[in-house]
Amino acid sequence: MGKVVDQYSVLPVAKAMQVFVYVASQAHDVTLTEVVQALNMPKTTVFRYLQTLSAAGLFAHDVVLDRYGVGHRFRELARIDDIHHTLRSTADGELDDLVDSFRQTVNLGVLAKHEVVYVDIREATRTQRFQARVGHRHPMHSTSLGKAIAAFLPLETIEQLVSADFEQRTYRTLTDSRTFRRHVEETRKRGFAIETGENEDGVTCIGVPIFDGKGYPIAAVSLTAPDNRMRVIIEQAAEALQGAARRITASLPPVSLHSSA
Amino acid sequence: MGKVVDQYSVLPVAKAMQVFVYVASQAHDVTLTEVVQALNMPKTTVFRYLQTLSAAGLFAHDVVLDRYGVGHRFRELARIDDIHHTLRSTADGELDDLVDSFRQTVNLGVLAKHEVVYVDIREATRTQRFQARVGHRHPMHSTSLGKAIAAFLPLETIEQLVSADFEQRTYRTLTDSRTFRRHVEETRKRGFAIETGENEDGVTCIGVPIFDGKGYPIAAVSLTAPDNRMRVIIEQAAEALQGAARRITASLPPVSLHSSA
DNA sequence: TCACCTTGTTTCGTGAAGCGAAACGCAGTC
DNA sequence: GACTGCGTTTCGCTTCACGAAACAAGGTGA
Repeated sequence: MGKVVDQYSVLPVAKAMQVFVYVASQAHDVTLTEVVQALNMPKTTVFRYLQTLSAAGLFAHDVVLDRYGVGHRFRELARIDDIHHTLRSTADGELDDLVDSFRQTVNLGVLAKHEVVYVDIREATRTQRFQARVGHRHPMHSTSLGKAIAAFLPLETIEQLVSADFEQRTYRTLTDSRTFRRHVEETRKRGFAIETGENEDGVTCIGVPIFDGKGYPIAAVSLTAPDNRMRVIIEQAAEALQGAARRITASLPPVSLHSSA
Repeated sequence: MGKVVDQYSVLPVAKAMQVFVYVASQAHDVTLTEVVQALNMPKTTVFRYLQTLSAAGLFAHDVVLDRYGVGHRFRELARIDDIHHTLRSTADGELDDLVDSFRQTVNLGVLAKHEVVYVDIREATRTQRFQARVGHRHPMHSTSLGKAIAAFLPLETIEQLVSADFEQRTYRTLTDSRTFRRHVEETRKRGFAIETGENEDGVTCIGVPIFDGKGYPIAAVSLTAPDNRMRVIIEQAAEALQGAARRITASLPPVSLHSSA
């Protein structure tokens, strides 16, 4: 038994996690006393933890049988993490290959509430000081990642996007919703998104979407290069990105977080 | 926003769960300040929660990048729950059908550390007052559930079973390891286990194993009936149980918790 | 039917320990 | 080389988590 607390552990949380682990490990819904006996904790304490975890939605309290089990919130998190974890794992090798092939910066981003969040960034050279950091959010309309995803979103979601304000990041950033709609249309036909200096001057990105188990675009991979460099590699790069995106898509679990109506 | 605390909630736990949910929802590993800003909590507080959750193995702390993400313990629990949840969901309908067909008590049990834990129990009639309750543990050697599972366990695991003491529950309970081994052998050939008054006098059970995604016997369904009643239905009952077990097995996710060597 | 036992809920006073402001130190960055 | 941002540590206050014990309720058995 390793110690479950360290210098900074807050005890109520650490002990509640013991309860958490115990309950989630059981095949059946458990009673208060069962947990008390299994973990050798005071009844009142366990009672409060169970209540707290149930209130948080991580547990479900069957009031009829007075039994506690894993709740919807936990299952939801488990699904999300399964998708994200698989996404990152598979993408990891693919991104490596892309960097090896093209010696340019390669990104992985996910769709999060009408924005793109950078999840993985591989900078080919130290001198490339542009680019975001992991966890940063960029608008959909000014990145190839965002445009690649947007192109395959349901129409009504796209309409929500264009109704929002378009932040002007460079002088080339799309600020007109008509132009954005046209770009989206072209992207869908072309199969990959192009963004030329709209997010950062002198830099061109191409992006390809990744779909979840239900065909919903949840992420994208992109390759960023100086304008002049991009011109000569764009064909092969797009091809390579599409291959990577296809393989990543194929690896994802057959579930979705979006009600695919 | 529903309230996340109720009368009995312990605040540190409730707030730590907010951190938990936030971090697990992100596609990328997060930094301390990111959580602080997202949840609007004091830095020190979040820091301690992250440490606590990491110490519990639910989170993983990347000390190089100083980022926190979901940990192995969480993924393990998610897998376990996925299996158990699917097991119970699918079994639910199957157990209903079995009770409808035979008007006898039907059980679902899982293997847990060399014992059988009852997960679901359907008593056909109120007068049947024998039987265990959900969460109770019975020995492998005296129940049809246990024998059904044991019959398909790896040989070395079976040897561990027979080396333990065999509790004598009735005068017919197997106490001899040689007899147990023979029963196991017969069960494997027959395809279902029979237990006649070994766990409770006058009662006969038959059981059929359920396998996880890797072919490891993790659970079993059984039907319990008075000796004389069982004699006339055993053939059809075994057939029906095997059908149910097959369908439940097929529904389980393609993963296992047992290192399938 | 009544008494008993088990299990979950509520109360309550104590003091342990969770809290968070602020200071510190360490990297990266311009 | 100063600066900024971020994670860690300290520290004293006071909150609020704790758990014993009493209470309530449901089920069980005589």
